[in-house]
Order: sequence, then structure tokens, then C-alpha cells
Amino acid sequence: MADNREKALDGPGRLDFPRPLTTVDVVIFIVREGVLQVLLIQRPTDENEPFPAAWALPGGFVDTGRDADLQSCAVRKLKDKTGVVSPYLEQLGSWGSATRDPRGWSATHAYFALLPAAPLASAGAADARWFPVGTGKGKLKLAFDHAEILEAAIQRLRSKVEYTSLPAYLMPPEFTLPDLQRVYEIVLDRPLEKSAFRTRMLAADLIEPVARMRKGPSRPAQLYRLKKTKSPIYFARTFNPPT
Amino acid sequence: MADNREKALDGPGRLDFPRPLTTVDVVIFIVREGVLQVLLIQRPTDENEPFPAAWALPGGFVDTGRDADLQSCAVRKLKDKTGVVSPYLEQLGSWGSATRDPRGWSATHAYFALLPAAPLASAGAADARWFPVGTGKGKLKLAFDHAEILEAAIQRLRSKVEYTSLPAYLMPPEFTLPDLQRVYEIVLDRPLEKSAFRTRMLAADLIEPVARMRKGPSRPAQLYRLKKTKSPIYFARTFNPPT
DNA sequence: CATTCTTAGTTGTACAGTACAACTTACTTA
DNA sequence: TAAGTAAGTTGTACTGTACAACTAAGAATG
Repeated sequence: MADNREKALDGPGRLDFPRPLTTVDVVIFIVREGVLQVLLIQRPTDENEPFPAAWALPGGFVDTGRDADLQSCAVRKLKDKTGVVSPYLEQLGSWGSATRDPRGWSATHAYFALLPAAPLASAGAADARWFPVGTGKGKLKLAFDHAEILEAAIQRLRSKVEYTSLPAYLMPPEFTLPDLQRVYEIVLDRPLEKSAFRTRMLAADLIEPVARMRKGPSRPAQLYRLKKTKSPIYFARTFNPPT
Repeated sequence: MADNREKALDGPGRLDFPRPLTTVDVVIFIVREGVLQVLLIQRPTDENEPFPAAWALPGGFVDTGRDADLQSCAVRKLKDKTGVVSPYLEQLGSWGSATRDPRGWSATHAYFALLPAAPLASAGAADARWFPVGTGKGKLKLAFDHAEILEAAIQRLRSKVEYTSLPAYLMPPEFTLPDLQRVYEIVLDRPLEKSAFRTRMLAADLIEPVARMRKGPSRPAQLYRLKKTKSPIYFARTFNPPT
């Protein structure tokens, strides 16, 4: 166990000064019902807690006894709330100030995670719910500065989707190329060119066909899966730049 | 002044658990003598300090009394060491673990700054020195996990230079297009195409010509300056991808 | 069983921006 | 006046996307 009581040295090395609170928050994205969604947790209704009953990003204090490092802490919180163990997880940034938490100077290390679409992607915990990422309208107030963090996560996701293969991590184990394109379009909120999209994806050496086809009410589509051990691909161009 | 002593609530809101140390470190880049360089600080030789006499990134503890937020803390440390007040400053990420600092669980918020080239860009402090960013060879051991942080900063810088106008912040107030191209080439460590480079930069609406020319031993070159209020430009393509 | 509908997937032309390389320009120096 | 040098331009080739029309394969319909 880590120890709160540091030896108080004299001179420049002394450590007996106020320490900020240290937390980790995770922005968890998923595509459900054709919409990009985020997992939020309702804070306890206890009036002694900050932002009682408000919705917040899943997260909490770093536990110096249990968490070896920040990433493990984020993985732990992700697993607590969703049961998912190893999704795509990327550090988003950190937010720290004297005023963001009424309990005192605090700094949070924010991560964002992409969860594969699953048939029954329910929120794991009772106080957790998926919220669609509104396109501008109907934003609800979040606890702390979590609205700002969420906004940054969406921006980062959109920006990276322009030139990376990140949406691959939002797909179920098997998917078709039109499926993948649809997820790109959902995240970017604009249509993409079919033929250029296919060319790019197939040239990226990112996915491989499986022996089956997806049957439906029209022409069957080739099913693909992510190649193993694939870190995200960075493309040399963005898609058709919106402006 | 912020207060170290929090009221110890009962129930889930109690705050009397160990808090990690919170620091901010800044990776400060400059181009001097045709080489990308980083500012490092020599740690005190006092044997009671961690990593005595080792070189480290400029940084230190967040001062909850003086620093309103993380960014201000980074700005303060930057000003302390260089005197520079408002360079390009971007958050790089955070590193936190039980073992990175021998004094206990600690988390650092890392920033990186780009300083404009100046005729006499000396390190401001006596214990500070510029080190060239070695291309693989001759890396010196840094304190804490600062080697890792520096490596991440270099990677981030290189990556963004591929498709942004970041190097503009490394330029003196007036510069020529070949000057700018040279800085791109120094950071990327590979040659770029002259005509494509010029086309891209001039189309970016980023710089404007001033009424003077740079005279030299050969044909004079047009001088430019950064347009005011310019945030970095993002290009839709990378430069000629290395592979 | 042929027709229609729908979505998967292909093909062809146009275009934008870069790669590559040769060229012209403007000034210094010998 | 000629040679040297770096700035800046021009022209052709090529890559990958934009746009749009096309073909392909199945289900649903009569």
C-alpha cells in the first residue's frame, strides 16, 4: 500500500504542501441504433456530494494502493462500469484547476474508449446509461467540467476519424464494408464516397475477408474482420474535406 | 491560498486518503544552429533529492496557491526558465504511476512548447541548457520518466508537422519560404519538395509578405511574417509520406 | 417465371495536389 | 563580363479522391 505520510525533509525537497485531488475519467463511446453514444453515470443523490444526482463521466479518484499507473486506473473504471476488458483506449488529456471540483484543487486524467458494437450493449451498472451524442441540440448539464471534456473527446474522435482507422474499433467482430462506411458517416455526420472509401480501406491492409457473406433483402455483402494485432492506420489524406 | 486540510466527511465523500504528487513538466523546443533542440534542467546535487545532478525536463509541483489551473502552471514554469511569455503551448499528455518518482505515487501533466528562433536564444537559467534532439544516437539518461515523455513529445511534434503549420511557431518574426522549408526539414529529418511546399504554404493563407527582401550571396528572397491571430493550419494531406 | 426493388460492388472520367526535374531569375563575387 | 549560387517558376507524370453511371446478386412481387 502506498503511504500518505511522507517524511518531511528540510530544504527544497520537503513534500508537506497541499496536494491536488487526482482523478481519472473515461469517455466511453459506442455506436448503437445508428447513433454515436456515450456512457454517463448518475452521481449519488447525497447532498454532501458535489453535483448530487447530476450525470457525469465514469471515473473517480486514483487509488494509490490498487492502481499501478493511470492507464490501469482507467482500465479498472472501464471494467467496473461496462465489464469490457480491452477495448481501444487512448489518453485524451488532463484538466486541472482550483475550481473544477468544489472539494478543492483537482486534476483529472481523461481517457477515451471505443467499444465494439454488440447485440446487447447494455450499460453494466444500474446508475449508468447511454446517451446519444447530440448534434448540437439538447445537451444536458454534466457534473464538474465533464461537458468540456466530453466535447474535447468528440472533437478528437471526429478529427482522428478523418484520417485514421479508428472506427474499426467500433465494429462487431464481423462486418461488411458498407457497415464500416456507415459508422464512419455516423461519427463524421456526413456522407462519404463509396468507391474511394472502399479503395482506401482495402489498401490499408487492415481488414481481411472471412469465408461468409452477409445475407439480406438485397445483394449479399462480403464479411470482413479486423486483422490481428492491428494498431490504428494513419492515412496520408483526410476524406473529402467538408469545406 | 488553497488549503491542504479537507473536512473529513463520513461516508463515500471522505477525502482522507493518500493523494498522488502532482507535477507539470514542459518540453521546450527550439531550432538553433540548424538543429532541433530541447531545454533541460540539471537537478540539484543534493543527495536527498531524487535523481541528483541528472538532467530533467523543466517542471515541478503544482502550487495550489499560485496556479489557477494546469495551463497557467505550465506557463509559469516556462517563463521561469526562459523568460518567454506566450509561445505555442500544447498539452502533450500525462504520466502517472506508483514508481516514476521515488517519493511516492505521482502524476505529471506534460506540455510542449515551440519557441521562435531568436538571435541569442540562451537558456534563461544557470542550471539550464539546450540539447540537440539526437537522431537515435547519444541519448543521455534523464531523471524520472522524462526520456519517455521527451520521446513522446518528439513523436507528437514530427507527426503534427506532417500535416500542420506548427513549424511557423519556430520561426523568427520575419523569415523566407526557404527558411520555413528548412525548419520543416530539420524537424522531419528529410527533404521536402520545393514547389509543392511553396504552393501549400501560400495557399494556406498563413503568412503574408512584408515589403523587404532578405539579401544574401545569391538571389534575394521574399520575407514573410505570420498573419496575426493565426492558430495552426491543418492540411488535408501529409507531405510525401516517407514510405 | 419474368419484373421490379434494393443494396453491393465496379468502372470510367475529371480533378486536385504532389513528385520530379528542368528551367529562369537576380544578385554576389572573381 | 563570366561564373556561382540560391530563389522562384514551369511543365509533365502520377496518386488518390470526386462524381456519376454502371453492373451484379439476391429478395419480393405479380
